[in-house]
Amino acid sequence: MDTGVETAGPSHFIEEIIEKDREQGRYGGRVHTRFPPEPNGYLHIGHAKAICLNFGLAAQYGGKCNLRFDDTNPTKEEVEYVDSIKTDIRWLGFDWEDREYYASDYFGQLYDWAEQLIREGKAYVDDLSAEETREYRGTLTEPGRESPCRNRSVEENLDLFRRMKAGEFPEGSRTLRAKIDMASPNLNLRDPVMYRILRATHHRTGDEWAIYPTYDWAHGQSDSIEGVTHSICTLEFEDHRPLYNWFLEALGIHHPRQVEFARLNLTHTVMSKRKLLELVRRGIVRGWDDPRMPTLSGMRRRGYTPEAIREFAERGGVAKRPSTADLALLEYYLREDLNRRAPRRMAVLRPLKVLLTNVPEDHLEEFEVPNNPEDPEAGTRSVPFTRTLYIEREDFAEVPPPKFFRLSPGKEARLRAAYLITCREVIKDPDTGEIVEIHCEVDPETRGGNAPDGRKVKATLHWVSEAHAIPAEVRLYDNLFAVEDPNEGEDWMANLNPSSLEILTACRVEGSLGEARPGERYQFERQGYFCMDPDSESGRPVFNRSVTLKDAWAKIQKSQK
RNA sequence: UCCGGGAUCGUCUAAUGGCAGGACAGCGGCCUUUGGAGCCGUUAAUUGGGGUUCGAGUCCCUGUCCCGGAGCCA
Repeated sequence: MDTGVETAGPSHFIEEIIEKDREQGRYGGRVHTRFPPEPNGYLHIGHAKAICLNFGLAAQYGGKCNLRFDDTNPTKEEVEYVDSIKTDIRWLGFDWEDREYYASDYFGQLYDWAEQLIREGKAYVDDLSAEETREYRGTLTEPGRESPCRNRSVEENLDLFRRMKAGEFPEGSRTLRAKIDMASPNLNLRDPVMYRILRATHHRTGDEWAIYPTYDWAHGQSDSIEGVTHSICTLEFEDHRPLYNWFLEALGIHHPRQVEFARLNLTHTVMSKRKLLELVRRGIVRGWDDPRMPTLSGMRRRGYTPEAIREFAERGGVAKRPSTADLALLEYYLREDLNRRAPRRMAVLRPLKVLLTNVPEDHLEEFEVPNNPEDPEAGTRSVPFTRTLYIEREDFAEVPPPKFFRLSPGKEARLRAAYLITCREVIKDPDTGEIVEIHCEVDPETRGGNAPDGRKVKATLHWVSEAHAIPAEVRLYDNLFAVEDPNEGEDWMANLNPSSLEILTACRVEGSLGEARPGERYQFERQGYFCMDPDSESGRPVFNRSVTLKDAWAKIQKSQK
């Protein structure tokens, strides 16, 4: 079958399956996928992979991808989640056009099909309680037993089912079950529940329904209604595939192919919605969009770009082997992206005052500094230079450790894009002994940062002019969990990293950052990439550290310990 | 224990009977007005045993280990 779509050949097993289907003319060569989130929580980096896969496959084969909310459980679902999910998918860069669907759109059709199965003797109303149902189901190693209700007449089943729908019975008192095989080694086939009675207000259908379809009964039929060809889901649904197929065959309707792949896990974080919800509810993080969260909204606030996330999701490959990607890989893609496009700025996080003794009190000089050495198109900006500056406290050492080549007494270092300076004096607080200020001498021959005699100065320090700098708050983030796999051990909460957030309130940032807007990303030279937070107020910006720069000095210090 | 999956450098992933390759991480070096970036080099793997074959990560047999499954959750 030639639909005019060219590909470079399959790059993973799902593409292989799709291409084989197309060659055989299955589904008329069509590829139609869907992303089916349940609106019961925020999307996270794991979902990003499913989103990229489903939308990506559709685009690649000239097909479509639907957004379908799997909203069959009104007790857990909320519009807040619907809205956040749509925002996040759009932000990631995908478009479902007018195909925004809800499983709840199909409640009527699903109900009619259920009656059809009842009429054909393939479904029955069961009076067993939840607990009895469990007992009758048997165990992993022993077959189940048939419910006493299993052989009711079609008429009785129809009557009971209609009365379930009419709301005549209390919640949990009856279910509709498919009549399959109580002895099946696959527990999903031991007469799975299709409908349960739930007295809850649904976010879309309100109180119209007293019964709600289960996932198994709703999902495949929804796929079928939408003309989906390849229903891609995660590994835990592998055991459900026979049931997915059973319903579709029993109904004799369009039959999509379910394909399972391994979900993506990340080190140093948790991915289950339940655990993320608990972090939010217990106030361990500030909310779903806390920059330490692996949610897309958290990552967005942290400063992650959609491009970096897509790269991470797509270049990781698609397989069935459960895997956990190293957080370092995600960070690599962010740095790779931001290095190319983030404007550079100077920001002093922990200021140390520097007095330039041979610079006049009223001296003001401007330097043109490139916005991005990687990108000449990014232009330059003007940076003011005066007698009193701030440098980073850690760029000065009264007693330099081995291999430290920054500023120390009698040593020379370069102020980025400005002058070479030599430290002449260290001023300390007489009571505490703390260094409060250092006095340095500028070599006036080195304007721009180069010595006419060609002497080499290894260290280049970032700095800001005291009179021009803006006070700022900077939030430094570290891994939410101290260990690679927080799920190890009996208490995952015990693995939390107690210092995952450090708030710096005395920062001084370059004056040009006064024009920054929330959501904008910058590289603070020599430190990392930062994103302006919505908490910012005029005159007092707040920046989140997205990721550090690679830090060779930190590595040296670590190896010296 | 029953059913369904899975196992390749530390991590992720290629190789579809024909040189086990790439990326990240690590290590070493070059370069550098960001100890950044870039460039170069390098360490490192086929779950065990048996078989088929000129040739096996790939096919067969057998063992081991790991993941998922007993919601009226999805």
